[in-house]
Amino acid sequence: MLLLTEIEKVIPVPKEMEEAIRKKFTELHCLKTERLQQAGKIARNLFFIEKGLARIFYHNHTGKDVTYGFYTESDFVTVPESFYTQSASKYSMEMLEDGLVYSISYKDLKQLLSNFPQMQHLENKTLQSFLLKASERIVALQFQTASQRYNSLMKKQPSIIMRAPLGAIASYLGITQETLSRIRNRK
Amino acid sequence: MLLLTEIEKVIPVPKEMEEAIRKKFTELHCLKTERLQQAGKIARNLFFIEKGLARIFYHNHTGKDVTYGFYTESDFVTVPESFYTQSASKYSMEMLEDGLVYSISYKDLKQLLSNFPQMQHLENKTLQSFLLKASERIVALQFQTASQRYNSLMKKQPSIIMRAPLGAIASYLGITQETLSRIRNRK
DNA sequence: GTTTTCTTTTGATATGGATCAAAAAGTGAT
DNA sequence: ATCACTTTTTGATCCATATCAAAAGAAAAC
Repeated sequence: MLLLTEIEKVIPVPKEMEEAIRKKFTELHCLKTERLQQAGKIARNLFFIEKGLARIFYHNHTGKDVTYGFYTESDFVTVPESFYTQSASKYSMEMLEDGLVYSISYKDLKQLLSNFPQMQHLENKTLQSFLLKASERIVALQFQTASQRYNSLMKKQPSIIMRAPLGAIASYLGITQETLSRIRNRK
Repeated sequence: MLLLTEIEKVIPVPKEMEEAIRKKFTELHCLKTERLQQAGKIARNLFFIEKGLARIFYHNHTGKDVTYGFYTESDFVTVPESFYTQSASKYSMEMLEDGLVYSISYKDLKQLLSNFPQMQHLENKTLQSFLLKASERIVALQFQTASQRYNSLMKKQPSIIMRAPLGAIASYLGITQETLSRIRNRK
């Protein structure tokens, strides 16, 4: 179980904690295109991807669908600003492949955290890694060209490029499908 | 003291905690252009801006100076990925005005957090607000035009526009000085 | 006040990427 | 296989923004 392995990387997991985790996280078999989060609704759950690929996206002012991020094996995912404040999300989340994810509700997570305070450390780490990724994106979007960003993505998450549809990747990079297609087919 | 007021917004601050906070946070009178953080060094301190304006910036591959973010009254600031992992920072931080900031070292913060575990909540909240801001930046950089981004900044942090030099604002928005100057002087 | 230095503005030109349109390739259902 | 639908590629044109260069304005130093 990847989930436990990942947690153990951050904090020691005694037997009782392991059991509590197994109890609170629900196994979810998901199909491609399945929505794990709807824009306008509160993000009630934190997910962990055991297998598969998901993306968070939103519709911008012109109605175009823009990918905020991709998430895959070993990633925790949620819409943080919705989940942590339990307020409506501006983003949706969908599976891009069939997969297996573990899900825990906000309430259950809070309970787990109060029963096992060491787990706060995990929450912190997760937030930190969200933030780190976000910072990198900002830096990339600020002053790199489209193809530099494409190349970085290819280095950092090559599987995304193989697995996600071109349109979703393009909007993630801040460019149109057409431009991405052209970038691919030269050099 | 703004620092305490801000903390009280998130958690109750009993007398002993207040005293501990006053003891651990050092008052720092800063001059314009002063560096509170150097790229290449570990971010040893978390700062709270009581008065003044600061920015975090980095030098990109072409050697150009790019503003990552602006921070002003009531803001906590540090280079999170350096501070939380105590590893070398890619970013520098400088004051853009004379000001007053409170500073706490990583070690002292950890100690404060273990003496007053409720403060973990504060750390979490701070991380969340860093993340929220970062998400908004990404969305803006992904698919808004330069002048849309300028207008949003004007709405959200009008004081930045009055107080920061144009070059620093331009790179923050992901555009050149010249373009920003032109955006300003039309419409 | 004059000189030096830094910051902002203005101008001319070049270019990366958007947009619109349509063809080609791929995927799925019947 | 065939038809309908989705995704990707290719082409032509246009525009926002970069780049390079230099003038104008403001702030700091003498």
